[in-house]
Amino acid sequence: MRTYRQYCSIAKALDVVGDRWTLLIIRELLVRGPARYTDIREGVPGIATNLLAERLRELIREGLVRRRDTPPPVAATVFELTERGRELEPVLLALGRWGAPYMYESPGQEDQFRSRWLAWPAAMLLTDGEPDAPLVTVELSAGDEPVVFEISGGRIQTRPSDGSEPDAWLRGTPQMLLGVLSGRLDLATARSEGLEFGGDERVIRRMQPVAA
Amino acid sequence: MRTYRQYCSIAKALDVVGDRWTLLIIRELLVRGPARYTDIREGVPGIATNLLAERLRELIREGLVRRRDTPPPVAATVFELTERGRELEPVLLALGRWGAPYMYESPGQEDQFRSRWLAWPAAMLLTDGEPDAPLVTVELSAGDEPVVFEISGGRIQTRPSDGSEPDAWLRGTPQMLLGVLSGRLDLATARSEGLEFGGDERVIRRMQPVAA
DNA sequence: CCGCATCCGGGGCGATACTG
DNA sequence: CAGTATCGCCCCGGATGCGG
Repeated sequence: MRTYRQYCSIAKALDVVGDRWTLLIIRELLVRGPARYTDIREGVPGIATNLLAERLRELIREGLVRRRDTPPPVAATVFELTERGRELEPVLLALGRWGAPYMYESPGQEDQFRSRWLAWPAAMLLTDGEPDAPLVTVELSAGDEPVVFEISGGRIQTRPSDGSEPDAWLRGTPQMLLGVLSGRLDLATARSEGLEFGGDERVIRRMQPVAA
Repeated sequence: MRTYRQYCSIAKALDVVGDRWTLLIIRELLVRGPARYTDIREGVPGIATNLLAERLRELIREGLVRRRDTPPPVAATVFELTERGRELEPVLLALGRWGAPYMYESPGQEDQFRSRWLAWPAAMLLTDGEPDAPLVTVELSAGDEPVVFEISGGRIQTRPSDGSEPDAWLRGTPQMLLGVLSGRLDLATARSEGLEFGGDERVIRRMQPVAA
């Protein structure tokens, strides 16, 4: 990107991450952790492959991303955020919070969706209502690759599903899942509108909104 | 801007404010308040006039900016942020905080600078060390149009200079002012390195860093 | 397959000139 | 003062190729 040539920290930040697609690549590396090139592409649908390669090169040069070859027998190259890259988390959370109202409008006809996008910020806005209870898991899916909430010790974190049986699971349209996770829709209402869920319902209720 | 076509609040936010120059226009309207077209241009140096016009049109259409004709005898048209536009403040603060390290490197050869850019975030990171003392003002300038800090009641706010005599003033290079306001440089050291200041020195010391 | 590089058409951007 | 108009150019988008 052409620099803005302004001695202002906002302009300097945008000189580095203001390019098209750049912040979405950072988002993907934040929610996924270390990821292969192909997995980043899957998580940033719509990006042209040459742009992804070029952006990653710039991000590495700027010190926000590191390229690492995993040792045998796995033998794959992964990209991961450096500490400096992870420091963009507050920026992405602020952006996502500002953009949330647009999510309550129905999604565009051809909008892509990944459960990960929803689960990651949700996990940061929810809290474990029973911090002393044992660890439980809730699986979330909208037809794509499922994500798992791990709930324990007062905290909620997300990780990819490993295929094992969760203590509870939710499945429905993206808006339905958003409604439930944001607390704007209670389970009974959501079920009547098409949400499917199973397992221990109390486990789901253990996820509480943290604050306004 | 082409939409990203992703049902993700970060992508939706970038659909609206991800275009080149857009966030810098928002910054300018945030630090200045209602401003005329020409003043925005001065505050966003480097932008082409057709782009400024187009961005303002989009921002109005998206409901972030309002265009208003001031009543006679002033007779000018001003642009100002709507409530929705002002809600981007946390995003810009987060971005500016992340970009701050780039400011400690020396500015680019042709970097433009406005004292306003520095004073606005500084005011939010500083606090009034003597909340019960009467209102005092500190004028800040780096050769451009000065900005005034108003310090009273525990708070620090910025406003344009109205030409009246401040209780204290600071003048120096952008980096020098940054060093003093960020607390990385004390007044004596800064003076020996070229900072000029006058008036009541205790007034300047009344500005305290609020936290890490 | 994975991780790109190359090619090419279109449109957003940048700079300048011009105008009610 | 508050914008249009115009015109290159380069970035972006989409497709394809290709070595490891």
